[in-house]
Amino acid sequence: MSAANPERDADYLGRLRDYYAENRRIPSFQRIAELMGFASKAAASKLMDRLSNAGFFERAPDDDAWIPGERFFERPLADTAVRAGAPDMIESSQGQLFLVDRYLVRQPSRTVMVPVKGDSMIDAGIHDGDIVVVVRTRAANAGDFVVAIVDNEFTLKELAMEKGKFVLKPHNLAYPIIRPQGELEIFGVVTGLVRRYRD
Amino acid sequence: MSAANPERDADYLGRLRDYYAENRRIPSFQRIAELMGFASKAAASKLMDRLSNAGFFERAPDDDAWIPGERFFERPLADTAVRAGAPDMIESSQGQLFLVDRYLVRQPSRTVMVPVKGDSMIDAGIHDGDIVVVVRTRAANAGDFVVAIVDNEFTLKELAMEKGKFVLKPHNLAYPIIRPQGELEIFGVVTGLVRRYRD
DNA sequence: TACAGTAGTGAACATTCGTTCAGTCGTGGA
DNA sequence: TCCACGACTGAACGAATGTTCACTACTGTA
Repeated sequence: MSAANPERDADYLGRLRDYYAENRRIPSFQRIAELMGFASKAAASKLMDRLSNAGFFERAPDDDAWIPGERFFERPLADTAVRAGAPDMIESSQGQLFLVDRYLVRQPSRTVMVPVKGDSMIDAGIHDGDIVVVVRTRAANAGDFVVAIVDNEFTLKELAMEKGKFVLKPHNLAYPIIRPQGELEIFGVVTGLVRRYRD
Repeated sequence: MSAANPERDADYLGRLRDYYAENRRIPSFQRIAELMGFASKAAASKLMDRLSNAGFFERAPDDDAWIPGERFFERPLADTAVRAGAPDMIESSQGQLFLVDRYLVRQPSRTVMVPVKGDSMIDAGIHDGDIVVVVRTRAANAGDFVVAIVDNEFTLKELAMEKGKFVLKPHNLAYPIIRPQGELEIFGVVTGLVRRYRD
């Protein structure tokens, strides 16, 4: 072959990502060789050296096994200005890269994913089956979407102010505004949303 | 030891989770034995049999390596003074980079994130500023949400069938149905959606 | 045209891996 | 008290693992 060839490695990286998505582990050198069509494990070893130098893989702190690096989970982010043309890129030549988890989760230790049930927020584009990203806090402001605890149940509503008191406002005309007597317990504030469409 | 001892296995599972959180991989039998204080690998093997029967681990589809099972990421959430009626929530444990990503992305090498502009799909709960997960493919079915290329621009619409021809249907009454003359170029199919609220 | 740098080859090596199996130990039920 | 069962031991085995090294093939540059 030849001098450094980013395209080829980008293709290899793609296959490793696909393998990882399916098997949730990084294959052995032997299997990498099979995947890529190498005839020797040494080639796989060198490939991993290159990819780890680029930040896609790391060594496990415990033993010397491979684990995914941060960039391993980056996805290409289409620039709307960009025309068709496959975004196969290893170095983000122009297309940006996007980390889903980093985008959604700022404080992992205080973040909880909560599945949405019901359609009381459907007019706000929050559907049954969606998963909302919730940061656990009691400090919420009017206008926030919050997960509150009402009658021992979790409820997702907009926190609103009515006559100086907090109320829970659904985004669906078929549902009534909840005016809690006594104290309103806030579980957390919605900071994101994830939806998966059927495959 | 004695007959089945759930407590002991719960403790073992805890250590395996800790190891996984740190190393992002399931240790070998040898290392499991060290972790748990076993003197033989066979004990580790049997432990994994028990835990996999309980749904905490699975075998990788490819080879016979262990991967985390469904219940592996499940959290007791007993520590947060939870009450009855708690929704089943997924707590993103420390630096769990790949939870959301794994949920949304099945074929990394063919997956692109595309920012949404405009409100032509607002009645389907897709807002301006959302980011959709798109799998690049030309094979789309009627009913899919697709990113198509119309007049050199990306457009997100529902692919629909009208009189035997494909059309692009917005989900907003203010927008017209797009009936492409000639060929309709599909960029990809929407398989997921990500939204972030103010921060 | 010659050279340097890079990707991949092919074989060797010690190490670690998972599996198997006979056997030990302790507890709960009969 | 006895016994069955499940957790764990300890050693053996072949298969798979990562590493090393000399080597070939190719490309871009001087």
